Amino acid sequence: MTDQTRPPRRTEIRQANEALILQAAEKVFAEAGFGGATMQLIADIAGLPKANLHYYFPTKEDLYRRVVQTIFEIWLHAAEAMDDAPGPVEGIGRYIDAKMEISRLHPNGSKVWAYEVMHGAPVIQDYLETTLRDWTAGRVHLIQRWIDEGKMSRINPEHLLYMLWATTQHYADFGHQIATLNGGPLSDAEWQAAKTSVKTMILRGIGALP
Amino acid sequence: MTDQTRPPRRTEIRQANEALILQAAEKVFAEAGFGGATMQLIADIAGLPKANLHYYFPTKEDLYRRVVQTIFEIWLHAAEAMDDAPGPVEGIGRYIDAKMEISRLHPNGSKVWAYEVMHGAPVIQDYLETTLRDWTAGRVHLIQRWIDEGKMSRINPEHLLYMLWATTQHYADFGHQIATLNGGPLSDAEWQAAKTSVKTMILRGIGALP
DNA sequence: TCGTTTCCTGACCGTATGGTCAAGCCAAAG
DNA sequence: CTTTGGCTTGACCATACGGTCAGGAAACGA
Repeated sequence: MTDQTRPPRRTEIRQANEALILQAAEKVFAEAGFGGATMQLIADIAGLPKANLHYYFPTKEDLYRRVVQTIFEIWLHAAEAMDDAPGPVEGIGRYIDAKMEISRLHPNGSKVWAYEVMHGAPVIQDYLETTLRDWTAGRVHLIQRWIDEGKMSRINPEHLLYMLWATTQHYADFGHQIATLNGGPLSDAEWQAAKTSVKTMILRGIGALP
Repeated sequence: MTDQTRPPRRTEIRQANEALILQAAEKVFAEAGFGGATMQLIADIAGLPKANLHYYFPTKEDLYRRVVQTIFEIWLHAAEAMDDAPGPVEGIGRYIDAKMEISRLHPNGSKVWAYEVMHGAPVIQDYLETTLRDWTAGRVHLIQRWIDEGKMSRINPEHLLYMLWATTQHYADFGHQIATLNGGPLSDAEWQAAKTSVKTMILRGIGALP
């Protein structure tokens, strides 16, 4: 609809191949971790020769960094769901919905992030100290305001955030364990039930629901 | 008190060295994952030659399996805190205390477990399908009984368990992220506050507290 | 003391991995 | 058509890794 006769053909090839590689890399890094992942396997899944990966991403670490950044940006974007909400029921409710949806749609990205943080955040430590810290401070402030306005109980905002992250991401990171106990992957209806359960327990837990 | 200057006995040597190796292995596996961990590094940290590791643990996978089993047993043991409790406030409250304490004392073990499950539980799948499944069924039953007795709200017991696991283990697995946001590792007082926050939010969330 | 079993370890090996490179390919600009 | 410059790739390399092994040291039982 935008470009009729295409902008330079070159950039299209580049974009397509980078996307192909990043998709394969996310999967392999999630399933094997950084150390266990091999460029050869990523190349096979992407359907490209290994040497071609190194043309687009000079080193394994460059590729890994891009994968981690991608999921981080997705989360940051989802976090906007919390803003301009009249109170915790809408704000936190929407945030839970958004994070649960990400866990369902991007479980591999979530796992790569978990892997990265668990191992001391060697490549995204600066993000934690700048972007994430600022974002957190802002939401703590927002939650504190809701508390002061009597819209929820006097709980510790930081620990509420940790609980939100932990619970929603658990459905991605520990999806295998859940599937095993559930006798198979969660169905659409079960995902819906999970969302409702989480929202009910948390919103009631912070005194935002009767 | 027992042996004053006696040279170590056979079994003592074995136990001491295995403990040394397991301790180093837990740390290295937690920090690098299975694929990223090297036997050489584990040997260095344990203060033994690499060949010696292979004497006690024939393969890297044998060693890894032992580490995973160890943390699993610690968790199972802690789960007993939930039994023979008169109601959810005591039972779940004690369980949260126990799991939080484990996150504080054995963060590396928790990370190795997370790593294992995240990657599809290649070595402990049978545990998930037997021991863990049985344990879960028993607690679901227990929680259901509390619900039927009117001691808590009609929430979904499975999702409550997931939330308990997610939240408590988050303090170990994502400890680095929490420390970064907190401006340093949690102090004893902060750990205490975390426990209280988690218990308050969850117990109120399931209608076991006013 | 002597023989046996367990423990210890430096040196070694086959393999697999991340990364390189030079030669070729192919769209597009002149 | 010719040239340019980004793209493609098979072959190759140095390294590091898991694992082996033979031979010696130490602990033990008789």
